[in-house]
Amino acid sequence: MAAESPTTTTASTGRSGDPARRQRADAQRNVLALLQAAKTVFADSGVDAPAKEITDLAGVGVGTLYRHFPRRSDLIVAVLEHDIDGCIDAARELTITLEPWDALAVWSERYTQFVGTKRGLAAALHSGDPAYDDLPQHLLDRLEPALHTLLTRAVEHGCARDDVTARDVLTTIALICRPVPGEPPSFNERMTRVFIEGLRRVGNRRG
Amino acid sequence: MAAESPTTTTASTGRSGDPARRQRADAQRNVLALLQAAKTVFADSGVDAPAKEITDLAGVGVGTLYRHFPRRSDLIVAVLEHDIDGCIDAARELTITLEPWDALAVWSERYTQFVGTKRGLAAALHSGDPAYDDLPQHLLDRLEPALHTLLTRAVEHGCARDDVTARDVLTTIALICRPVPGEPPSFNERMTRVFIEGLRRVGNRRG
DNA sequence: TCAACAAACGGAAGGCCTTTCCGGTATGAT
DNA sequence: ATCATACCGGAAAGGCCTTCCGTTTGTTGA
Repeated sequence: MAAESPTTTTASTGRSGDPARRQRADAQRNVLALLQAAKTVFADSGVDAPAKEITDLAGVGVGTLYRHFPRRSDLIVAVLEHDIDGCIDAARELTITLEPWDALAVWSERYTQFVGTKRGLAAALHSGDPAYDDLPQHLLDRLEPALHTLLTRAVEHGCARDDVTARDVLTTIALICRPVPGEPPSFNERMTRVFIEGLRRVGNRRG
Repeated sequence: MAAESPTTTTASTGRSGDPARRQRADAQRNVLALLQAAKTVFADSGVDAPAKEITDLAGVGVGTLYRHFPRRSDLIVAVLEHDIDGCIDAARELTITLEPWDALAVWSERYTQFVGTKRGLAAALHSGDPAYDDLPQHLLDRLEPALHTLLTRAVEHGCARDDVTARDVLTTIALICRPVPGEPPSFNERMTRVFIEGLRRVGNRRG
């Protein structure tokens, strides 16, 4: 949301072909360097790594980082954009290739991997730190429609309970995917699977 | 004097196990004041409230806080001790008053309330901040036996899956119970219920 | 080509918080 | 009453985030 201020200097659209106002060449270079550096640092130290670590790697000053990405969440969103698209595409594909329940389960697994793989992302999603405020909203906005399709289909086929929304599921998986000290990532994946299992509406009408 | 039983809830300097030396009166007073203040502040601003907020309310200096409770987790543990005991007692009671599955479900609900009610506790449990490192371990150590009893019984009666441990459940509920901006606490409770439902071995398929 | 104007740079400064340290003080034993 | 010391309290140090502004650099039009 905050990343969508086209007229101002905020946001970091690396997209070419914005005729109205062109970004200066050095600015473009720096934004790119920052994104690259952030990607590396995020993978290495988590999304809550000190800002200086990123700017040092990118070879720019902190001021430059803050001008292009006023909030930490802007930077994270920009770095993750590609992966988010991947998740959305996967949902579209699974909808047409798998049975309703399986599609739902498999996509959940994929989303779990996405959240779990990005070190510290799950933590940031619910940190309460204002710097990350926009993050959950953005992810939810983009991914909710994708899951909604899968979930609705499963509900209509009677294989998933109908009192849980796509938003509920996305949020909860993000919660479960927080890394736990002393537990491997597989722990989070296992527990997510248990949660998804809890969504299932089995054949038994009784009870 | 000699009758003064182990009121050594001090948990602070008492670690060394030096019972010969008694704590000075002013120290006892301060520890008490700090606990009281912490309880208030935790409820008000969460367990990650600035230290100064607590010391101001207690009317002591920061140094005093850090001497008695070197880590934030020491303070939290001391404040929560009573509630933890309550959870343990509840498990013992439910074991003998309810059916296996119901006991498990009801206790989970209780634990959910415990974690969810303490503002910021769930967050602290998996924050990664070294200040809270001991917290999960301590809670797990104390609560795991309680849940283990309930869970084992449910598994033996064939109404819960056997590939999830008590530790798994405690950890995951703590994860799910993190407050989500924009969602009421009931959200976390609902999602925990879904998760617990995922533990169920449906159909009572024996064997 | 060159000047002039912004856009963009970079890091120093200020703010908030945690944690340590130590001179001074209150306490309790003798 | 005196003394040794456990304890107090806040100043100081260190880390990180964020803002601010003098300076540099790219771009544009003549």
